[in-house]
Amino acid sequence: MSNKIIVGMVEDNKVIRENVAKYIGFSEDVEMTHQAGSVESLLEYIDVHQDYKPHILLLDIGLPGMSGLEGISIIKSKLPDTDIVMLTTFEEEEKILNALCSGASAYISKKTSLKSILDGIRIVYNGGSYMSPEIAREIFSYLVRSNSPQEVVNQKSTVLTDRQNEILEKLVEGKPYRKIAEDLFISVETVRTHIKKIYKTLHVNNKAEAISMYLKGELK
Amino acid sequence: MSNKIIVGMVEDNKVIRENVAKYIGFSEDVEMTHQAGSVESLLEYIDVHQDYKPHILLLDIGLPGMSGLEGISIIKSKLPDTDIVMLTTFEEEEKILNALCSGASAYISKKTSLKSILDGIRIVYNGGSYMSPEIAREIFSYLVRSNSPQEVVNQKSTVLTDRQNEILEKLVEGKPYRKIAEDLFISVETVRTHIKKIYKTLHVNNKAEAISMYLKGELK
DNA sequence: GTTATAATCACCCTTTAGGGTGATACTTTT
DNA sequence: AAAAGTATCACCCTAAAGGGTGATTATAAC
Repeated sequence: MSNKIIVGMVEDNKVIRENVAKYIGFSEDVEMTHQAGSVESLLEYIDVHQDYKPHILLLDIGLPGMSGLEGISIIKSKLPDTDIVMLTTFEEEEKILNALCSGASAYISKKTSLKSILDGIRIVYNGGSYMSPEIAREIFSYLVRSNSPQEVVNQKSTVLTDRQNEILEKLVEGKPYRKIAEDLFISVETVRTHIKKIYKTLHVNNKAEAISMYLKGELK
Repeated sequence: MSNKIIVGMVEDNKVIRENVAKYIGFSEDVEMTHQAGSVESLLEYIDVHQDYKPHILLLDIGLPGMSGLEGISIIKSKLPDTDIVMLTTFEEEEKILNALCSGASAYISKKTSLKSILDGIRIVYNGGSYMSPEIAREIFSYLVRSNSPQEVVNQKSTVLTDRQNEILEKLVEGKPYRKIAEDLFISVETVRTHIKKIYKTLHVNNKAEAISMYLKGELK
């Protein structure tokens, strides 16, 4: 019954570290067993203590030396069963998305209350994921930008001209040059000319790569 | 000073509707001015009351007649300044993503407490977005799947075979059949055979469409 | 033990795509 | 007025892609 949730923490800021540790100490179901000031020192600790397998690892994103972000995959390889919860004051979406893609299970802003950190830990331990509302906002804006098929996208490309984008969109739809030409009331040759320029601008050599760039949202 | 947050609600379940309305009634900064049981009746109400412009509209996803999801874009066109907060008991990710892409600002599970609904309203009103943790979990799993370039993707497609996926991935990378054949140590003819089957399975006729399906995450 | 599916390969053919070069007309910028 | 950029079109050529049919082998399912 009384199996506590074992939590580790990597955070260079001593004040935050001690506050979080102290707060967690008040709870009955969560226990902080080890704290490190850097990814490097955590890895060292893992090597020495082969039996160290925390359920959850709180990981700061902005660490001296190896950043928490860079550390995720390495830590994950050493502690495959440990869920990583990122802690951060920087809520830039690039970093968040990287963390998500690297396998972090949660993302909690240090700006939120200590209680929400504890809540996040419990949720992750029970198989869930947690996002503080501030983070949710970032994810939202990302999703709306990259995942909207039609109208929502009103931000035109800065690299391609309007006409080029128009043609690229039809390329993505799988239309052959002939059909694109018909749609736009221009000659197939002109379509070809546009596409050649698109490829040069995007530094690609074929449809597939152009489509990938387009759909991966690498064009803004 | 005392400008209340005006909230509307579309929800067919009378019990939920009344409970939420009652709870919101207790708060000082939020006011529920109108409730509808369907998107249709809301649209009717909007037509009659041209000055009806709630700050926030709580919208159920599972409505009789037009679903909340289908209603988002229509409502958005009538009430462009209103932020839509989806309410739902079904937390399927497809629906969530559709809502996000259609312009909903928040997504709150009805399973969560009434207080969290109120919290969500306040957050959205202040320009943020809100996601309840249950929803966050779904978004996470989606992001990890669709946005991870390498290893993280371990869940294989159910529609395509492993080999077919392997080939499709190389197609997405823009490799010609010849190169794919070399990579996999098989003949170009075999590559062609695989691709023909992929197209049949996906009901597409060319690379572009297949790549689009792949990158849009329509394959699971 | 037959049926079904997946993976492999081959040959037929047509359509589509891509790379190079060059030209005209219009607009914007300098 | 000259330069730069965009959109339009043409002709050269080769490479790549796509559709159809048919076949072999191994493995999995019934």
